[in-house]
Amino acid sequence: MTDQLKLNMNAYLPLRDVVFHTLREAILKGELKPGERLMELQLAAKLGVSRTPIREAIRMLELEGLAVTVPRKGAEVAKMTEKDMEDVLQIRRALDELAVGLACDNMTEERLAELHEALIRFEESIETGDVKQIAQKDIEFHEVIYQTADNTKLVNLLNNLREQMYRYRVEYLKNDDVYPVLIEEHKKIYEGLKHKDKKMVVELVGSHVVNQEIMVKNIIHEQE
Amino acid sequence: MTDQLKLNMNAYLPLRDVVFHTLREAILKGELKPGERLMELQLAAKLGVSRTPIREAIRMLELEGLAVTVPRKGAEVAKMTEKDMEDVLQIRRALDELAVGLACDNMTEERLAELHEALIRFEESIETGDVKQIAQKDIEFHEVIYQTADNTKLVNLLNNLREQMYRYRVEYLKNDDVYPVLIEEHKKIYEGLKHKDKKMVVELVGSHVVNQEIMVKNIIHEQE
DNA sequence: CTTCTGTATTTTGTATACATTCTATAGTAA
DNA sequence: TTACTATAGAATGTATACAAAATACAGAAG
Repeated sequence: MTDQLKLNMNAYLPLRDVVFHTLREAILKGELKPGERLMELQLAAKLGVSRTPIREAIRMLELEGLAVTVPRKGAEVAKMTEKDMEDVLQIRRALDELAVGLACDNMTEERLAELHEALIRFEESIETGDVKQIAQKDIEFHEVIYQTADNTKLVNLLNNLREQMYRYRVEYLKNDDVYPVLIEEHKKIYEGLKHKDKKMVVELVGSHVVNQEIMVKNIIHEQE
Repeated sequence: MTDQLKLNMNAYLPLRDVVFHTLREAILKGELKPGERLMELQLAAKLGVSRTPIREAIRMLELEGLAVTVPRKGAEVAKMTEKDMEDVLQIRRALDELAVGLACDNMTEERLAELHEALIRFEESIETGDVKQIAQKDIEFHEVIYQTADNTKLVNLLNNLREQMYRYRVEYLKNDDVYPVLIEEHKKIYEGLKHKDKKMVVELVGSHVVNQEIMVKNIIHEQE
């Protein structure tokens, strides 16, 4: 474990939530590595809180799929095999297609403008070369689509699925060959939504996810 | 709150898990009603444990979508509006279609035999008239399909989604008009999988879920 | 009668103590 | 050497104590 863990104190949020967010970020950033044990006393000492909020935060991580616990043995950061990744991406594809289809049905002028904004900001972020920002702007583009789909549970699910592969995603955005492809895909999706061409946007999003799948698999292979 | 809550003690499982399962069942059965507060002390007294396992169980219920908590106010059983139900069923449709499509790809002779067994047992259960058993056998039929899809995360998700509408589902199975329809649909799905007709099974499952949606909506309207 | 305010009570939040289980290791016997 | 056992240490499981916040309610002021 790194010793970089630090609580982003917020007077009002219960400690369990603060701890939860802290650990979650640490896992997503890779500071806590897959398979690494999450020991309550150790974490409690490191974060300067008691075991109680740590335990509750672990319960929460568990159901997010970011931690796995064995009764009376303890918790560890969830590992993700290639098969797991495939499974997640299969689901993501189905749900992303659903989301963009719904978004297509519900699209308004305002939303479309918002989407265009997000598109521009994504392109701009690429010029900065800051991978984290690029990832963020990419997320925001898709977020607009998700919001337009008007299905809260779907949005939550998709955010959770995205989270589960964040580590690999950032890795794959470090390869700047993909930027033109991504921009092109985003543009096409935007155009498709503009013309309410449902069939087209569903296909586009499908291949968008498939592309990601290929990239992420390459990265996993490289890491081995 | 009813006073029927009782722990199904199991020497080995941590109390948090026992409490979690107990509360979950109570919610699904309707013993704990939507909007009802989940007060730690009260539950702890009723179940004869301390607040600690209760709190952890609530954290778990929360991320299953069965409870909602407001910091420093406490938790309550999640309410489900008609919109929520629509949202869930939209997702279920997409994922059920995905699952049956995958199952179609992966179908083997053994699995097919298993599915046939499940089909028969479902038909038999209908003759008993025991709604809970019918619901169970129906679940088991779909479970075979899910297993064949060979995507653990997908199975978990679908189980969770099913759980969220269990209450309404049992209600709608009390209407025995639906039995012939269900049997017919199951048979067709079985036949489709037998002949590896992917397009057909996906359509069938789609309309299967849509039928459920219509039924469940009727029930919600009746209850109001 | 309504609204505000202070207080008592209830409830959640957090820390800590104790119990139980697991794990690693050293030592013994085959 | 290998396998088994005993034991110490460490980790999790559970209960409880205390702190802080929210709530309910009574009484006062308008």
